Amino acid sequence: MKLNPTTEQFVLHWGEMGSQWGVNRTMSQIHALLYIIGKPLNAEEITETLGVARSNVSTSIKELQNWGLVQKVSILGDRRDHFTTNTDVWELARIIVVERQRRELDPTVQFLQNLMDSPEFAQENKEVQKRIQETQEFVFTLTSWSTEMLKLPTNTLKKVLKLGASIKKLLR
Amino acid sequence: MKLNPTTEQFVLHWGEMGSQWGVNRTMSQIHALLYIIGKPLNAEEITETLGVARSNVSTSIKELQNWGLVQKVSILGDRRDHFTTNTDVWELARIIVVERQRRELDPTVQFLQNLMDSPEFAQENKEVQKRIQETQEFVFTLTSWSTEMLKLPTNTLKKVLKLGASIKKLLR
DNA sequence: TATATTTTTCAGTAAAAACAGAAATTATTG
DNA sequence: CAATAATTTCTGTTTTTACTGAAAAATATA
Repeated sequence: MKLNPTTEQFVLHWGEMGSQWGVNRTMSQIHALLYIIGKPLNAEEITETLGVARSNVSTSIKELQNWGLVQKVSILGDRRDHFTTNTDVWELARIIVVERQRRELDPTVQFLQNLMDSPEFAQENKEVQKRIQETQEFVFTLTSWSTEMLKLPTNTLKKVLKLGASIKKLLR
Repeated sequence: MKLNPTTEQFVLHWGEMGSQWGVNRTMSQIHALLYIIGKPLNAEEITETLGVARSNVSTSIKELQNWGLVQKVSILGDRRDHFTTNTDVWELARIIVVERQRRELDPTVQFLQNLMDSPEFAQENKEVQKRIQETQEFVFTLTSWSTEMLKLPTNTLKKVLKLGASIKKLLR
């Protein structure tokens, strides 16, 4: 499957974006491909389109499935696995946020809490204690907030974001 | 300079966090160190404390300065450069958000706009066109929103975040 | 149940990123 | 303006991560 210039550009750009955010290129590219094509592809098609090894595709897809970003689907009369992703960019964003939170932010909140609970903590400089506590509060506030926000339906979420700073007027 | 267990743990954890988000470990560690110590350190002190090469510190600090996260300060009677970072975690978060936006998100919005403006775009499948446009709108909405939000003073920002999903009630 | 097809695993390799150490440069002091 | 101290640059090395290709495993077909 040969990509048009536009889709190819899109996939390549998304791959680079991924790298900047700690996601490996092949994974990002596969996801971008499934997203932009918008229909299920089998591993062989992905392999050929992206020009990477079949095994690389297998591993990356598995990882994308762990992230909840890609699903296996069956096609009648074809025994090969096919894969899709949600084509709604807002839904994808939700998944990514939830997942990064679960994997990285929640454990960090816990880690900082443990630091504060440990006996050595009391021996630290007061200023240091304060900063650790503020950091914990910060990450906690952030995750609580995003958890709450993600409960909103997409349309409401869009409205809230469009409000931007004028949200301030609504306070008190 | 030998770190207490608590500070050491903090610095190490922050270093790993960085890696997960595409920031190299030494850079994150140096920043965490300056943040948690809360007073200016010279390059030599950082080198010894973290157990990395002097040259590595030099390069990483330069990069942290490019990010606007670390500043050079002078100490009376000491010719060596000293470095500090803001000790307010909210201010740090602002800087990081602004900078990632400037470096990564703004260029992506522009990139997607260019895709849409190019002559090849019209030849694409309508669904593909739609997804590219929606992606562009999504990233644009996100950056516009964060730009707006970052104009708010920290206290207001905290209040807004604490509202969480109950913000919905304020709509209309 | 043997055969073919598809997928996964895994050991080895390649590429990329991070880092160290030496040399060069710049700045400061007596 | 030498001598010293501090910093930066840069090349080569190490470490890490990404990736390939072959073999094994799993799954489906006849």
